[in-house]
Amino acid sequence: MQERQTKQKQIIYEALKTLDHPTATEVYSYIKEANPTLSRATVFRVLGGFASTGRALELRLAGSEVRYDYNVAKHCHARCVRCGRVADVEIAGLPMEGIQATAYSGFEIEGCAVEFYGKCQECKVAQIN
Amino acid sequence: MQERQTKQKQIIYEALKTLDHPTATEVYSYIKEANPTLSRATVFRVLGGFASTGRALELRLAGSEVRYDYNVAKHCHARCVRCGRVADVEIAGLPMEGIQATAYSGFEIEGCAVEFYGKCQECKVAQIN
DNA sequence: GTTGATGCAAATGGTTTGCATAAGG
DNA sequence: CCTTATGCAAACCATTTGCATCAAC
Repeated sequence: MQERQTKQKQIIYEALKTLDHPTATEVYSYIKEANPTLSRATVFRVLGGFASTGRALELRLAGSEVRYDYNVAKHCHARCVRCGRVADVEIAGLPMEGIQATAYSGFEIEGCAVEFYGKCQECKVAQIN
Repeated sequence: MQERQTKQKQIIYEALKTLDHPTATEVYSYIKEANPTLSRATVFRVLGGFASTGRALELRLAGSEVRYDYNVAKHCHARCVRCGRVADVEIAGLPMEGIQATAYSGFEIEGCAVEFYGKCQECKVAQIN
């Protein structure tokens, strides 16, 4: 049950770093031009594997598809309600631990995810309403 | 384009209040026993409608399915990493506005969602690891 | 009566899986 | 060699959609 290094994993990880919070399908599209035989199923399997081994983050924000983030450090995301793109968010002094400590729900809280939503710069400009 | 009151909407809203952060499929299963002709498509359409008119909240936390919450007041959720159930979370003094104000991303932030994750009481007891 | 809502079934689309083959260690 | 990973295609399953019919108002 040991993990093996494969060419495909390297290619997929490179794509993950190059693209901006991509979906599995976006990774696949990006890759398949230069690697026509690399299969869609492999992209899903490898990205899922990255997520479960902690090599990538799996983002399930609003919107239908799962996105992946090679940056596994604790940080927040903003999602554009118009175009769906996801961006990292700089937070000055978000009291993450304080928040967690005060949460009560009968749950043994392990962590939390914060998602902002709004319009990204392009969509702000592109649309009046 | 005016909204009409229908028997189905009432039934679905009752189910939404009765069930705990249910998925559309859970609502459908719950309902179809007493209302065999109410269709699955209607459940999806009506719940989506509730969400877009602000009568319900659409929760897209980790996990594959969309969940709905009749409680539209601003609050947070905790998701059990083992069984997937979702619970409301009491937060003492979460500085939502402060957090939003300090977020920088080029986005025009409209709001934020906080999702906690961990093990629910039952799963804490049921499992050692 | 008008027209938005529903039921049904078929289509969608992201994601997963079974299985034979390929290739890492 | 032994096993895990891949490729391919088919399967899955939540969700959506087209269309004829039904029922609010």
